[in-house]
Amino acid sequence: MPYSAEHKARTRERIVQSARHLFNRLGFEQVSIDQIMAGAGLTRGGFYNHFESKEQLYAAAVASYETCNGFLDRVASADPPIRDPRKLARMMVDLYLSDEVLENPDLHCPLYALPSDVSRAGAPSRRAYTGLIRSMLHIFRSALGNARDSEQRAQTIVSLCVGGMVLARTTNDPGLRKSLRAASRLQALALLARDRSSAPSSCDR
Amino acid sequence: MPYSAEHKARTRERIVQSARHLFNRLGFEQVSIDQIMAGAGLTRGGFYNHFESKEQLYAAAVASYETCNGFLDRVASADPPIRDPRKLARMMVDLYLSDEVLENPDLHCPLYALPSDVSRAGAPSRRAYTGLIRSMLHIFRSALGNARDSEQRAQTIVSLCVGGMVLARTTNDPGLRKSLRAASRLQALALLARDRSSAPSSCDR
DNA sequence: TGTACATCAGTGAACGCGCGTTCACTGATGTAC
DNA sequence: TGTACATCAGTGAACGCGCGTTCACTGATGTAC
Repeated sequence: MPYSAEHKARTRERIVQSARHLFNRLGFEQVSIDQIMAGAGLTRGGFYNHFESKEQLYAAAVASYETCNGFLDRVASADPPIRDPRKLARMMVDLYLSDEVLENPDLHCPLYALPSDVSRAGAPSRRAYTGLIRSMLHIFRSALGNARDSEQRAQTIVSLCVGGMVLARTTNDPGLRKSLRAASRLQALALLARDRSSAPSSCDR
Repeated sequence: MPYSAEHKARTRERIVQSARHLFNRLGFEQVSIDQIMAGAGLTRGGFYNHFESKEQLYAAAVASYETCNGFLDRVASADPPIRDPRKLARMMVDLYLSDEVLENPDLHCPLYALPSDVSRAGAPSRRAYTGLIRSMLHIFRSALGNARDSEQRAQTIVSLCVGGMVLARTTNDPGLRKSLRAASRLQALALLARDRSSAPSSCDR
């Protein structure tokens, strides 16, 4: 049995990482298998030793964000470690809507980088994307405790984060690129800060 | 001068409409010029009598939503006509996040239908997309009067509308498809309903 | 009014390129003896 | 320990298809006389 199983697994992982970066930046159609393999230091032909099709790799690339150096790892690995879930959620919002993340979609979250691609893709890709939504919801729900409406607030925050980034990334007006994210950020932080037990309707009339 | 200028203009308009429907549903790459021309009742070859390239048509298709039977026309053409800009804005939110719009992206707004496509497209397409953002902002700003923070609130509402739809369209979980939009809708309506003169921070602490 | 003509919107075949996928191969590695 | 071997990860040429674009053409229409 030449080449260890780990060798193959590591190669596969390199391909997935290369794919995620390229897909996030350029989209499914615009990236060729050649480019992906080159990004992993390999050549075209070997691809089908690891994946059945480009579409299958796409789903794997979207899913890979859960376990790679995403926000969670990054925020969670702060020193000293952050234990308070509300503080963690606030940092998450700040980071998600930051300039750095906007400018480097390849390194970051597929949720804002390729929604319209995925919406036309097959079931596995959409399932992977849904998994990412759930992870993000989970972070905010934890921060909101078990208030009656914490699920609803978490969903609102996710919509704000993704909506703000998607719009900022698409427009070419520098002012809007900034202010759309700033507005989303303020509202998201407000939703996190509001007293845990109060329903939003109590304030919103 | 055979064929009137209006004849050519009408044909061009048919091509743009066909393109917008197909692009919204399937994305830039997935739609061929053949399909677009067939959708307009024409054949491939004539395309270049009207447009210089597929990319140029794309920008025209995105821009066309401003002047076609979009939300504005639809809401504004209610009988009796709606004069109150706040009521109009509320209807806009309801309509934007509705099931009907989610299920028929070809008929509706490019903002939620093809953000990641446009974010990788050329300047004309991004300019057209930015124009749509501005129209939508305008509707909400009008509803919010000249409160100090009405621009910021309008931007938050647009993020919520687009974010909620983008996520709903991409996930394949029926529960999330409903609840993400419901949550966005509630928050957007809350932002519209809040007293015009009160800053959000007064409530959000 | 009727007819010949010029224009150009629209047709459909053809070109050329890129890319996903296949395939015969090569050569690095672990194993059996 | 050393050597022959089997395996299979990785290579790169080739295939085939689809699509954006071009081009020579056709024929419907408005105009000049």
